[in-house]
Amino acid sequence: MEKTSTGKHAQPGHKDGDRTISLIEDLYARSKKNVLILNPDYLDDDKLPEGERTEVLKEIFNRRIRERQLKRIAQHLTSILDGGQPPAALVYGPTGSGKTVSLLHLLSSFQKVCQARNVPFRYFYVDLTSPKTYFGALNKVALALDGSTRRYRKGIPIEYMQERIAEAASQHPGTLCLLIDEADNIRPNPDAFLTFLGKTLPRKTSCRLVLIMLTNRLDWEKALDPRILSFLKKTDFIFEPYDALDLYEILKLRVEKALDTNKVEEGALRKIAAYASRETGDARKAVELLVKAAKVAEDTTGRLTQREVDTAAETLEVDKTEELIRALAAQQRLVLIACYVALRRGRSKVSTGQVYEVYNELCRSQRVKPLTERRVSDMISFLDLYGLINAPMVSRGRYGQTREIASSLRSEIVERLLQGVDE
DNA sequence: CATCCACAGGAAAACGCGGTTG
DNA sequence: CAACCGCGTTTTCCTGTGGATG
Repeated sequence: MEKTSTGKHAQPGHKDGDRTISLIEDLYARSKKNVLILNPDYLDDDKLPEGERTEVLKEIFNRRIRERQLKRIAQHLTSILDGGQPPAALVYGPTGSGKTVSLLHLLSSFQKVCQARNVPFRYFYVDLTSPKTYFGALNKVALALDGSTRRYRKGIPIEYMQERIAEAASQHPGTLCLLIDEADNIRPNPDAFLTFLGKTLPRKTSCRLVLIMLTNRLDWEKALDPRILSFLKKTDFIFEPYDALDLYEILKLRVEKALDTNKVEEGALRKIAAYASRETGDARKAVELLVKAAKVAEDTTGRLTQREVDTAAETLEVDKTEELIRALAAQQRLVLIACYVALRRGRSKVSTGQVYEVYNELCRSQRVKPLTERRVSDMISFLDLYGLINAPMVSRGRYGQTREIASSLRSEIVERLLQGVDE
């Protein structure tokens, strides 16, 4: 076997088959030229090794993002250094506002400070994003505390679990901090879990316990038993969503780490930040958009400009609506299809009655029991609400009042929606 | 001005379905 | 196992609506 993939360009017209070889070389060279993502790991938090991750975090916080919140929480914790015990903390903030990240960063820094001053302090992270039951939550806590990976089997009495947790907690001298992510995620009886953490556990264990709970629901504490609130004696912290400036900084850092910086225009970043802050202020969403835009750029010009951002935002939009459509109930989708079939046949506007006729036909051809016009009319207003159609009410005087249903989707989506539907 | 179209949308009854009880 | 219940969905029935039309 001869090695053909040298770094140099193959000279054309060398041997038979060189055409193909040079074609491949050519394509390869071109894709090399457009390469923009140098280090994809930095665009995906899960893929980053632990050490790198904390490095990145440090840099983020060095840029004075979330400084106010960090300061407040740090202040809240300082009494630990004097051997005090701060009350439980409740941290509110929407998804992607950096609650978890900030707290992890802060606690690890705090731990270092404690180490330097010989104050015994440890923290544990309990992630309740997935599990839901009281038992599952206890399990997570137990796992975090005793460090092993084994799951406690089901069927073990809950008292035993509590016993184990208390035991493990007692192993740690000094202050023990539990960081509970998505603390509102316990389904049947969140009260029991919190009662245990806030009331039972501190009594059973020798160490001082500090609870920090994260949630994205502002009304969470209203759903709680007031008695729990009283013995938690909690302090509130609020993380408001990132604004465009914060997002811009975060994005810039990512770009420096992951992309070829001189192929990225500043305006593009500003645009992404603006998009994301207008939508939700979710940093993850912003990075997601950045990744998408970078990929678009790689496939086309190799530069990341505002245009690439726009197309990326567009495709993201399309993905979102298609996902929405896929998630619709069967009947709702039928009505939606009926709307667009009717629109295709008739003019740019159709009435409820027309849609209902088409819908009936569709039902007959698909052997589905049709619903009443009343119901369909409700669904039309539902679809309107979700922006899948445009259906304002108009009065046509003598000819009654109806909804004037018009399209509000891109033709490509409609095309895909109507695939497999005849006429 | 009254009329009347072609629906909207409220209210209540009926249905369907999983879960519980005697 | 039937009877019953709770709850969301669907049907039935109904009243209301705004302006072109006669």
